[in-house]
Amino acid sequence: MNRLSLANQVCFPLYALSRQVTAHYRPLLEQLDLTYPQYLVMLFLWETDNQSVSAIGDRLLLDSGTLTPLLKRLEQKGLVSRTRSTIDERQVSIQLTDAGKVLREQAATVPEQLQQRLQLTDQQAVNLRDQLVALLNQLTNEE
Amino acid sequence: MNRLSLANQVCFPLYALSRQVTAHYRPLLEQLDLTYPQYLVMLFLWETDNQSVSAIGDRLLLDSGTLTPLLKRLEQKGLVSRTRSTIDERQVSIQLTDAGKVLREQAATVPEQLQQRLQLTDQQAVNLRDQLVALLNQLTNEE
DNA sequence: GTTAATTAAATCGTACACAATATAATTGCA
DNA sequence: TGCAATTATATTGTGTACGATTTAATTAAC
Repeated sequence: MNRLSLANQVCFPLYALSRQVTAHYRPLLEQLDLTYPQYLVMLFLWETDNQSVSAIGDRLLLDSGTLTPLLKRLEQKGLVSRTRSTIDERQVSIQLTDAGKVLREQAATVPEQLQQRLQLTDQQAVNLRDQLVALLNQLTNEE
Repeated sequence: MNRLSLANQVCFPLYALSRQVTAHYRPLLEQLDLTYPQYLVMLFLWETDNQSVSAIGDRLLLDSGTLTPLLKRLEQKGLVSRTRSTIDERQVSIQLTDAGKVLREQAATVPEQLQQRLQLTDQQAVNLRDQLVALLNQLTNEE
């Protein structure tokens, strides 16, 4: 077996599938005026509002170089506010605005719309997710 | 179950894992002076040299907006040459240079080094790959 | 055989990613 | 207390991604 063959890589289908899934989100998220990474930040904030930039980064595995400009764009859209924490002025606290909270309702149907587009059964989706999460945990917890 | 919860998404672990795997490639590819997408293009060319930009794009699911600048960087590194096809002057033919062919030998150990870093058995790697490929085919062949 | 439609790359603009560095605030310790 | 190390975010530079448009070449229809 040729290990350098594109067909024999794990990395390539992972990379390509990730982009294809993002592409399937695009038309759905366009209606919310969100990009896919912005949507992930909103998902996190809808769960746990009032987080620091680094707390968001820890969860999404993104650094300030990515998040700072992204959060500024969400701020410009009026979905979040960014305020320096008074307890620790190094931290910037990200909070949902009313508009940001309202958007959650518009986003409520996105997951099932996507699952339909991907043609996955609940069981398939859960299986794949668990496998990916396990591998992800393995990679991020090892050091 | 809350379908908008980050933990219940398939998309997020897919996106995060893809970036984490790329991060694990980075130190290995640094020694070849390649980025991860550049490495994928080289993998394709090592298999089938002398391809048009769109043929590369069809395989990697990337468009000319991504590939044109990437290929120009590979050209600057002396790994490929870009020449207008004489048969059809709309096409640009990408060919490995001698240096590009030689690089293949240096890259030969990358796949197993990566598999070690990911701590995957052969069986796990093959299983995951097949699952991802199946889903990828489903998404790209449906239209 | 000319023109309209199509195709292949390139270009432009916006938005990530991420390494490296800078800046400012906080903590820890001698 | 005073200052060195650490921490949190911001900034800069490079390299993807990708939609939209442009340009040039080819094909198709008449």
